[in-house]
Amino acid sequence: MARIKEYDSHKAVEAAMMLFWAQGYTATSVQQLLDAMGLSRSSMYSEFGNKRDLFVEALSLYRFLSTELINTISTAKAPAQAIKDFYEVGFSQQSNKELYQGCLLVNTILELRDVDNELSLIASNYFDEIENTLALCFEKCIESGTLEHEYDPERLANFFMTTIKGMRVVARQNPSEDYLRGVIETALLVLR
Amino acid sequence: MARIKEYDSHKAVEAAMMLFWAQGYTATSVQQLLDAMGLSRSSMYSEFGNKRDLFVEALSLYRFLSTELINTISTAKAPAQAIKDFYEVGFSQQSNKELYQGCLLVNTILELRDVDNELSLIASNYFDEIENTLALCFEKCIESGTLEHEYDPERLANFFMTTIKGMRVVARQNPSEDYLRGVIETALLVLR
DNA sequence: CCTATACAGGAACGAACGTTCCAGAATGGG
DNA sequence: CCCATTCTGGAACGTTCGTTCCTGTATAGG
Repeated sequence: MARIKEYDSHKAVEAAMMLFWAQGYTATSVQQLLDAMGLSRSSMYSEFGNKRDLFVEALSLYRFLSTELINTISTAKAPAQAIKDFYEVGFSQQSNKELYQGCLLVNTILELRDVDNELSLIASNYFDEIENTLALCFEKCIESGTLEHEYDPERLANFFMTTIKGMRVVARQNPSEDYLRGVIETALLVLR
Repeated sequence: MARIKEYDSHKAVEAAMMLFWAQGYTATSVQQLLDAMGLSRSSMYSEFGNKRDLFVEALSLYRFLSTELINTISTAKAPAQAIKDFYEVGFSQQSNKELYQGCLLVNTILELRDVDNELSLIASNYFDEIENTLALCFEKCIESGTLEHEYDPERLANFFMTTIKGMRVVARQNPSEDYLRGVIETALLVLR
C-alpha cells in the first residue's frame, strides 16, 4: 500500500448532490461535476464508476440528510405541531438557499420518468418511506388522543405529502416566504 | 403559388406537446418529434424554426387547452364545487392517460430552471394566470354569500394551486385513483 | 531507494445531439 | 406544359456528451 486518499468522498458526493439538485440529472455535465467536486476525471471514474452511479449516491445522501427531518416528526406530539415542524425545516437559516431549489426527489421523479424509470422509482420509494412514517405518527396521535379518531391517518399522510410536493414545486418558482407560510396555515385548517 | 400544405400544423404541435409532456424538453430528441409529428426534418425546421420554438408553441397549446378548465371554474357557483370540478378534469375519460403524465407546466418549471429560465418563466406565468382566475372566483363566492367572508380569496387560491401542483407530481408516480380522490376530499376540508 | 498507489491533466473515442444543406419527387396554379 | 412551391430523405456539419486510456508526478510503506 502507498499514498492515502486526499479527497473526502463524502464531501465530493455532497457537492455533486447540490449540483444535481439545482440543475437536474441530464443538464448536469460530468465536467461541471468535476469542477464542483474538486477532483479529476480519473479519480471520479475510479471512485464512483460513472455519472449515473454518482447520481444514485447523491440521491442516497439526500435521503440520509432527510432523516433528521423524519425524526423531527416522529418525536413531535400534537399532529399540528408535527406537520408544522415538517414544513418549517425548509425555512431554517442553513437551508434557506436550498429552499428555493425545490426538492431533489420531486425533480428526479418528474425528470426521469419514461427516461430512466429505475432512478425515478428510487426517488419515489424514498417518498413512500417518509409517507409511511408520517402515517404512523398520525396513528400514534389518535391513540394518545391528540388527534380525533374520525381522521384516517393514512389519508392525512397522503394529503400532507401531496401538499409538500406541491410546495416544493412552488419553491422553485421563487415565491415570497409569505406565500409559502400562507399555504402551510391553510393546509393546517384540515385538522379542525 | 403551387401545392398546398399537406400536414396539419395544429395536429403536429399537438403531437409534439404530447411527447414533451411525457419525456420532458431535453430528453425529447428532434428525431422522436419528427416521427411523432409525421413530417420531415426540412418541413419541421421551415415551419417552426427550431426545437426550442416548437416547444414554446407546445407550451402555448397546452395553455390553450387548459382554458376550458379555467372556464369551468369561473362559471361554477359554490367554491367547493368549483374546486372539485377543477380537480376532476384530470379524471375525465378522454384524458385518463394524460392524468398519469402529470402536468407539462409543472414538469417544465422544474426541469428548465437554471437551464433555460425563460422557458421556465413562461410555464410559471401560465400558472399565475390560472391562480388569479381562481382567486377572482373565490371573491365572487364571498360576495354572493356562498363562501364565508372570513376566508382570504387569494390565500385560498394559493393553497389550492399548490395542492394541484402536488397532485400533478403524485400523478406521475402512478398512484391509484383512490389515492388522488382521497387527497381531494381532504383538501376540501379546508372549506369547513 | 523502490515500488505500489493516488492523483492531475489531457488526448482520444464513439455516439448522440441540433442544425443546415442539397438533390429529387410530387403537386397545384398560370 | 411549366414553374413555383411543398414535401421527403439523407448527407454532412460542428458541438457536446460520457467514457476510456495514457503519461507524468506526488507520496507513503516496505
